[in-house]
Amino acid sequence: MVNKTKNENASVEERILKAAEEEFLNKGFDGATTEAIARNAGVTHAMLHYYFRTKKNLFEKILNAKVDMLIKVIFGTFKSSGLPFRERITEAVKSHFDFIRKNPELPRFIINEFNSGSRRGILLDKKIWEIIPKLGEELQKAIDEESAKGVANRIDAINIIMDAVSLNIFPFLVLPFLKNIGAPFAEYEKDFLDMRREESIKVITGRLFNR
Amino acid sequence: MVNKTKNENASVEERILKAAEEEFLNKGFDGATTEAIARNAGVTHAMLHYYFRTKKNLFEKILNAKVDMLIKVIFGTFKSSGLPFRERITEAVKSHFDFIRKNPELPRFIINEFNSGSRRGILLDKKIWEIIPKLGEELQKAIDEESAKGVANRIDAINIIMDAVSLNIFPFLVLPFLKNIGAPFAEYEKDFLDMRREESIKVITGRLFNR
DNA sequence: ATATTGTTTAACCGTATTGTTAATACAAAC
DNA sequence: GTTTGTATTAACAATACGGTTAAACAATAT
Repeated sequence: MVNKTKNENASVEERILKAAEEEFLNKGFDGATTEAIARNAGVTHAMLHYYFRTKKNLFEKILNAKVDMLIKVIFGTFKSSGLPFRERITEAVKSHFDFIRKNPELPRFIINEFNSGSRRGILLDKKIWEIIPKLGEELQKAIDEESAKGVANRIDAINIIMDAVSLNIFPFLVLPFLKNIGAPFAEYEKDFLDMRREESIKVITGRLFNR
Repeated sequence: MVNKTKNENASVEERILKAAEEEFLNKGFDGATTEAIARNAGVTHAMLHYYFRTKKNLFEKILNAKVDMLIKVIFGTFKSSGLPFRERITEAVKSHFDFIRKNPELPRFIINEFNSGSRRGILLDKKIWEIIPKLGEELQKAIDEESAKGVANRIDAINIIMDAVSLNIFPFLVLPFLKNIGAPFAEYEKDFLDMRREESIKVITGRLFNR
């Protein structure tokens, strides 16, 4: 029987993790403080250390979770089942965009914590580089088939993937900047993002099929 | 006559600024320490405060300089003189990419320091939002002319600009990540970047002219 | 020469922040 | 009910960091 104490522990742990996630994603490792995390979790900051020992430890838990999300979404991206190629592409771009929309701080977080200056965030290397080539190969095969039929252009899959990711994450990277400089369309965030999602799709399909 | 003291001052100032630039660009405001900056500049950290009073002050000097660079490059981007439209676009994308290549940490720096959490980096707002619409209008006019002639597609200039910026900054954002996960082509950095530059051009021209 | 002004150093201060520890509460196990 | 292991608290320790100060030092002006 899972006893009450265990449950309460789990709940405290979760509250800390939740608070840590928000703090780290918004402020990065350096900007975050364990005190603020503890405060937002509603516990003393000694508790945080009791459960996670060090700030770095806690951070790595969050980072790992986020990288796992990333891996999952990469996996999920391209297996929209029996649709024709063009629709599969469209759906993949769309769902990738929507995923980021639900996790708008994720791109900045990942980009930041893997930058050369920080010596954190190592150790999950392998996992992710097993999967990207898999996606690449699958897409490449599809492209080759379609281009043999004269439907699609002959393009390196890796370029298509990078094009799509570039276009899809960019709006979320610049949004704070646009808001800061008072760009007009930044106020209509939803419209702006919808517009950019459409544009992503148009660019990718245009690149593959010349419209 | 500019005296020796003055020169030495300027030189110390410059050394601090140089060191600060590197530190801030690599580690961001929170990750940077005035002590490390001073050390890398070869001065005591009291000197840093003597010349720049506060960390924030010094940071804003760097940020301002970088935003000025940004403004300059935006201005310079689209006035490639008497070339035909398609070549002007190609040149603009190319030179934008090359600029970032010379300042590979710039995109991350700008994106980061304008994110919601920090209340730094205000004050240069106006400057920059005077110029982007100017570029937008100029490009829009050109697009409209060409599309009237049936040469180019009818597209919102803002989307073209964002497409280009997305595609051009992305390689520099992911490069550290790719290196970290041991992606094969990250080793051949030059080839990778050349490839992505070509792809940017192809995507943009493809979008505007259907190849 | 001396006063003046600006530069540099070394030592120090205050505070924020990470991390520890010792004591206590508390639930379950025997 | 005593023991045992875990959860929680409050107080404290250690350090890193931004910033200050006072005094030494150098350059220039008068």
